[in-house]
Amino acid sequence: MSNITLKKIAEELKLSPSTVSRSLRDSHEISQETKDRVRALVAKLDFQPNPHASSLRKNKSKTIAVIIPEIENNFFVQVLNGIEEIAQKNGYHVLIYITHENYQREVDILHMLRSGRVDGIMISVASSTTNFEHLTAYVELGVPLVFFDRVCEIMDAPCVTTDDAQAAFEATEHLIKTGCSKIAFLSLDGNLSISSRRRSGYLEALKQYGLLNNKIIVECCLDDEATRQKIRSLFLRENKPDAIFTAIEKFSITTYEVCKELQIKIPEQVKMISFSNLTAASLFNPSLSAIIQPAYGIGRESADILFRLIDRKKLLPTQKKVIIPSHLVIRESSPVQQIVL
Amino acid sequence: MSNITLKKIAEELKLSPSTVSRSLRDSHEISQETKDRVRALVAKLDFQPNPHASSLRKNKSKTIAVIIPEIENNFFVQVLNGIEEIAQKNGYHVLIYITHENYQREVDILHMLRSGRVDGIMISVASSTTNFEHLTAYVELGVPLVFFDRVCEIMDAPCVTTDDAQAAFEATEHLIKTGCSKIAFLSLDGNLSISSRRRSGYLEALKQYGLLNNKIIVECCLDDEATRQKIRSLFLRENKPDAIFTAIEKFSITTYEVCKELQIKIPEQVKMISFSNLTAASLFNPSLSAIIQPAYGIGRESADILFRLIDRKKLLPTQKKVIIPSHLVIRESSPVQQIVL
DNA sequence: CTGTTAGCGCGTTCAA
DNA sequence: TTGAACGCGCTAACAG
Repeated sequence: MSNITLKKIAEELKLSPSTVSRSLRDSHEISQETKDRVRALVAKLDFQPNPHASSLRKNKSKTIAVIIPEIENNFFVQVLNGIEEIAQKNGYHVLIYITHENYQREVDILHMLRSGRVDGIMISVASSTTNFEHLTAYVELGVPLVFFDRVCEIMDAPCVTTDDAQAAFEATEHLIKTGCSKIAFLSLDGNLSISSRRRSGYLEALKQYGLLNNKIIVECCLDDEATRQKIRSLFLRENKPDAIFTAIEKFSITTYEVCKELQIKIPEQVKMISFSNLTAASLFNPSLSAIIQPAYGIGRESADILFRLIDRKKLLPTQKKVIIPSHLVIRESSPVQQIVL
Repeated sequence: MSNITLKKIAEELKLSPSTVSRSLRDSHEISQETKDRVRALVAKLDFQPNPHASSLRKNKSKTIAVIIPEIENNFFVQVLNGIEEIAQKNGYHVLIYITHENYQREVDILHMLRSGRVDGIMISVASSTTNFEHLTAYVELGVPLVFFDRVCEIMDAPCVTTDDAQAAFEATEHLIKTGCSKIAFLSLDGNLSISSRRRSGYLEALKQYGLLNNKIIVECCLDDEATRQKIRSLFLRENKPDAIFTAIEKFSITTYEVCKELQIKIPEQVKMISFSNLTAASLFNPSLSAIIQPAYGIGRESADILFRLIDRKKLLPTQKKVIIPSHLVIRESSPVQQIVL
């Protein structure tokens, strides 16, 4: 760390530290000439004010925390990209924390962040999170918090999501229209708002088409091998599904792998559709029909909201609960040519 | 932010702030009884010491910065995952900065980080970076810096990479052995060490097999459309390549797309191999032969080294320049069944 | 074993 | 328009 300080700059220029400080913040009570002198020396010495001293004094860290359940997931990566973009524009720094879907880790992080290390938090909760005390406790402190994607609706904090139920409905409806009647829905276990929204979209479509009795819901966890086993048994059971709708990108990859292993042909024997933000989904064999979530937009929008909160600006009424639509891209895994209805 | 302070805890317990401070740091000069009393109240009040005050005092931020050229790339995501893991184990926080391959942004970030905001930096340089003054200036400050993947070898800082030349050699050799003689190499433009290492591995293989005259090197940039156009013209030219070897994951996706568009069959008309850490590469049509880089390991190893530097521990001689091997996974895009040599 | 004192570097009074 | 003085909250040095 550089050990030039405001004080040294002041001594060098025979000014007081406060004058230098004010010059740097472009205070109107400093003469242009003094400002120029200060700026010249500051530039020459490549001086950067000590952020810890400044944070301590101002009680502002110019830093936000982003808490995500996993990172090897295109969705969260794209969200992060959006957040970083907006943070940078606002002169903010971004701390990243990964919970790995672990509730305890989430609790620990939120606890640790009560120290004033950050000016605000953006979080997508872990799938194992069922209790929200760690979040309410944090919000009660008065520090801004924004939820994205995996939100906690009972809390009084802004949420940015996509229209999960609607998207799931459309995907299911599409499968039904291409002739499927036994559609299995693979969801992440746990009590996530997002899972229940997607599930209800799926169920609603079944209901509208009188297929509710055929519902097949499989709850998978993070353990890849366990998921694989569940998918296998899905194909080996009496009443095989004729379509698979996965709520999580990762599960669609596992499903493809299992189909390969069991020599089940997509889409001939089973159709596939998934929530996925994988750009390469179009290159799969067969290319994967996908619900593409507006991840980048979700990141930007939630960051925007967070900075409004940090700046104590009023939120627009629409910013309390933002819903950005996903869009469905039909590809070979659920070909539209076969529409029979 | 919570406004409980050490001082208040001290008053409450009728102790001095320093005693409380020492108790929290488990100093041996504090009685067990006092420690217990302090800890009880601290737990009860959910007190977290102010990190800015602590950082200011100790001149330590317990934070590192990770600077990467792009985030929508599996390699960097996996590296980041490894880094976060080790950082967390060491009780460190991770700031993330994305340069988007922009040299100026990289300079600005390094300049900003001269303030003491972080205790160390891990960086993979932008492709447009040709001048390293911003990095040397930083290192001269005495703050630890570790390069990973895209390193700057002329600098006196640890580097963690994979065996790019060797991996590129093996991939090229594999293509040659499956009967290819006109192998095009698609690389990222710019002066990256990594690009030249991969290129030299490619060239070395051509040389060993007497194919140097057939070399086809295409330098692509970040602009997706421009890359697409370059790949198209590669296929439309007189002397078409019979294999494509891409140094960057993204280029392989574009190549697949162009092949689809031009109805060129992989592997019948052109074989493909790529540096790629995409788990879904095995699901491509055809599945993509890939050089898989030890991204997670690179992240962990470089973080380990950084923390050794931060703790002023001596590096093992092997830690100055760490090379973790990649491995080649042959799939349908360059089938081994066709080996003719 | 515990307390007192003195800053870390900056920004904000208040005074000139 | 500028300067002096104080304190943000914590920790290290020095006493006791």
